[in-house]
Amino acid sequence: MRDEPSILHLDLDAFFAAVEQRDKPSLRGRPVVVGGLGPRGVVSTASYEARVYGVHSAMSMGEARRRCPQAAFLAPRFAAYREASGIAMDLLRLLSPRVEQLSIDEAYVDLAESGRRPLDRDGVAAVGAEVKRRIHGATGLTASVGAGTSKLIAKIASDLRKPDGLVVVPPGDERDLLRPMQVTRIPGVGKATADRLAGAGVRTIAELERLSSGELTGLLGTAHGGGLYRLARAEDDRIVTPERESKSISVEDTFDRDVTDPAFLRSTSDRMAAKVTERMVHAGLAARTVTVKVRLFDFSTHTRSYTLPAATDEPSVVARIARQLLGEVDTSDGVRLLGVGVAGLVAYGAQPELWLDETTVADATAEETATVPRLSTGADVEHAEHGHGWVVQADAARVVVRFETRATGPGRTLTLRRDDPALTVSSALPA
DNA sequence: TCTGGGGTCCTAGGACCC
DNA sequence: TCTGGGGTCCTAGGACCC
Repeated sequence: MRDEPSILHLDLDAFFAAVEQRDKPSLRGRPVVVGGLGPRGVVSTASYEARVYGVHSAMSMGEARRRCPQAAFLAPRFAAYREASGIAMDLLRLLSPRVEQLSIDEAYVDLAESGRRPLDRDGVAAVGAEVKRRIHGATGLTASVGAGTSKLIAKIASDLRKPDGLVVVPPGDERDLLRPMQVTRIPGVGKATADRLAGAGVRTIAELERLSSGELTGLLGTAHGGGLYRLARAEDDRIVTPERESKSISVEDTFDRDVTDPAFLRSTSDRMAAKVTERMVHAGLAARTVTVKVRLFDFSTHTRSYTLPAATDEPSVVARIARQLLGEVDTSDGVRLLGVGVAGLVAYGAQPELWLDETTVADATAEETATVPRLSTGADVEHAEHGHGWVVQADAARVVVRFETRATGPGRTLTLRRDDPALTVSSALPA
């Protein structure tokens, strides 16, 4: 462990919702909920205004609507989020090449690896404040930053003063900071672990410290127990790892209603296999293991996997195996979710020739019919006369659009015919 | 209108090899 | 012809994160 608070953790605040409020001025200061709009959707991100009503991530959309009916409920626009995220991550990389991106809105930076900067508490605070300012300037978004002598402390610190926070934990203060906290503040301690610990009378990190290493591994297993024993004492020497190779690629879909039709399941499996293979090939990878995931009507989840003797990047091979694996699960009472994934990824090129003869599967591509432009709430649209807007509401015949952009301020709302020839779903981001 | 989608890591049992 | 231990690979399930 180091003696300077040179590990920084950054978290973009209420990320998806914040991007929506940035791009839709009429929603600024109002509750916004981004998530799946279908009958089985869940909340991805709630704006702080919506959190006041108890709306939070992973909550069902139905529950969110009950708690905060006046919120704007929007479908996610991943292209916009990826763009903002990329800008923020690039700014972090200017601080140090050692940036580990944890997700679209979170990253660690190891400042000790960069060209010498003052790394005392004030120096780190200045770096944090400056990068927050640059990110806000470039994306219009706020971030919360934490810094400390380890990943654990940096991450916990960034969580202390959200949103728009900046907390540097001075070396030596780590254990005093942790002790009063609930064990669930430690990343990796979720409900199952918390319940087990509660069974042993442990709720705070101070109480966790009192368990011996043996007691913890007995309770939680070697890896998790041993890891927690150390984290409870702020012992954390995990390094910031810039690029990590991906280990698996998968696609899954929860159906609006449970599916029993085996033919539909098979064709969905084919389509997913094609999609997964396409992403894999695009990344220059091939896979040895194919996995099918099936969630049944009763929410029980089953996986079946098969490992090839050599890696493949053939969509037909992946599709055939996926179909076969799907056939091993009893789907007759209804399927809620189907997924297809690949693992055992290797860089394409070095792998030996395929062993399996290539049987043609039912033509998956033929089923990719012309897609009807999706007009989900929140989607970007372009109108020849009125310019850029977003979908407030849509039905089969009409669509309500508010015309505004990040730069215009709140705009006016118009109701248009859905088949208005001047109306297109825009692919580009608003200027 | 209960419970998304894309990941990572761990465990436990069995097969198989030396 | 009774009983090995270690190591690796594979499979299924589960916890957890954002």
